[in-house]
Amino acid sequence: MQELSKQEIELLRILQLNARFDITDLTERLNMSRTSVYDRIKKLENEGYIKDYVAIIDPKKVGLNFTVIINVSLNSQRLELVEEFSRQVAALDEVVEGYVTGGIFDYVLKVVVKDPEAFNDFIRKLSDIPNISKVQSSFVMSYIKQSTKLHF
Amino acid sequence: MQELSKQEIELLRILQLNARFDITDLTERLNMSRTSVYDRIKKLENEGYIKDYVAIIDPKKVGLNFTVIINVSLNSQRLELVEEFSRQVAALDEVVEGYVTGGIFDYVLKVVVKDPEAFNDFIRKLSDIPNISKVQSSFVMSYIKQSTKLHF
DNA sequence: GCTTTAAAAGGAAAAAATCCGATGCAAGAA
DNA sequence: TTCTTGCATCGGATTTTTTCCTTTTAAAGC
Repeated sequence: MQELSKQEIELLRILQLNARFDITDLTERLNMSRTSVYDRIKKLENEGYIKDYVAIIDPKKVGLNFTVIINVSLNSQRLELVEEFSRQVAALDEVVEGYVTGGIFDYVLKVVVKDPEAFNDFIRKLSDIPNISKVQSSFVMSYIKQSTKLHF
Repeated sequence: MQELSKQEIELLRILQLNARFDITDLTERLNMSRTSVYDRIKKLENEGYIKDYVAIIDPKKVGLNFTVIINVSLNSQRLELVEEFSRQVAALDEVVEGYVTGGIFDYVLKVVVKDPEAFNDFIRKLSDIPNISKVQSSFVMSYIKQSTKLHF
C-alpha cells in the first residue's frame, strides 16, 4: 500500500477531531485548493482509511450510567468455538468493544448499560453462550479518558 | 433534566451511525420539517447530548498494529495521588481509553501503538508515573467488535 | 525536449445549511 | 369561553458548501 503524504496525514488528523468539517475551511490549513481537498477526502474514504463518520453521544445523558469491563475465558480455543463466541458477543448491543487477547484472559469486553440491574440481565444473556469457563467483571467508577483519536 | 422525545431519541440513534448527515434526508425518517430537524440537532448539541462529531480512522491503515489492554494498580488510593495518576495517563497520546474501576485492578487502559517496540517505549513512560504498584498487559490479537454506537 | 499521466485548480451548477418571519398550538388566566 | 403568552414548527429566501466538469500544471519516462 502506498504511503500517505504529509497532507493526507494532516487531513486524517483533522478529520478524526471533526467530522462536520467544511472543505473550504480545510484549504487554508492544508494549503490546497477546495477541489483537491475534496478529492483527497474521497480517496481516503474509498481506500478505507476513514471507516466512518459518527456522532459521539454522552452515555450519561441518555441514561447509560453503568460501564463494565469484562474478562472472559473459554474452555476451549478451538477455532470454530472461538468464532461462534465472537459472533454471538458481537451481536449483543450492550457490547461496545470486544477483543481477543493474549495474556491471562482470552477476551476483554466493554459493556455499557443503564444500571446494575440491566447488567445482571446482560450477564444472564452472556452466560447462555456456550464454552465460557470464567467471567470476571470490573465496573467502571469513572472515566479518565475516552477518545477516538489515534496517535499517528 | 427534561426527557427526550421519541423523535429526539431516533435522531440521536441516526446521528451516532452517521455524522455526515444531510438534514433534508432526515426529514422523511423523522417526519419533521427541514428546519425543525435543524433546530433539534442544534438543541441536542447545545445541551450536551452530542459530544462530538468524529471520523473513525482504521488503525491498521495508519500503521497502528498493536493494541494493548493494561491493568494497573496503585500503591495508594489517596485522592490527590489518584488524580495525579489520571491526569498524567490522560496526557499520554497512546492511551485511547482509561477507566477507574472497582474490582481486582484499579485502572484499565487501552493503548494503541505501532508495534511491540513502541509499546515498550510507552511502558517506560508509564512506569515513570509515581505510585504504580502493578501493571499487567494483555495484547489484543483480534477485534471482535469496535463500536461507538450506544444502545439506548 | 517531447509525450504521457496524474494531480491540482478554477468555474459554474446543484444541493444544503442557515436565518428570519409567520403560523399554529397548548396551557393558563381572565 | 376567549384571550394571552410562550414555544415548537414550518416555509421562503439567502448564503454557503458541495460537487462535477474542464482546463492547467507538474512530474516522470522515453
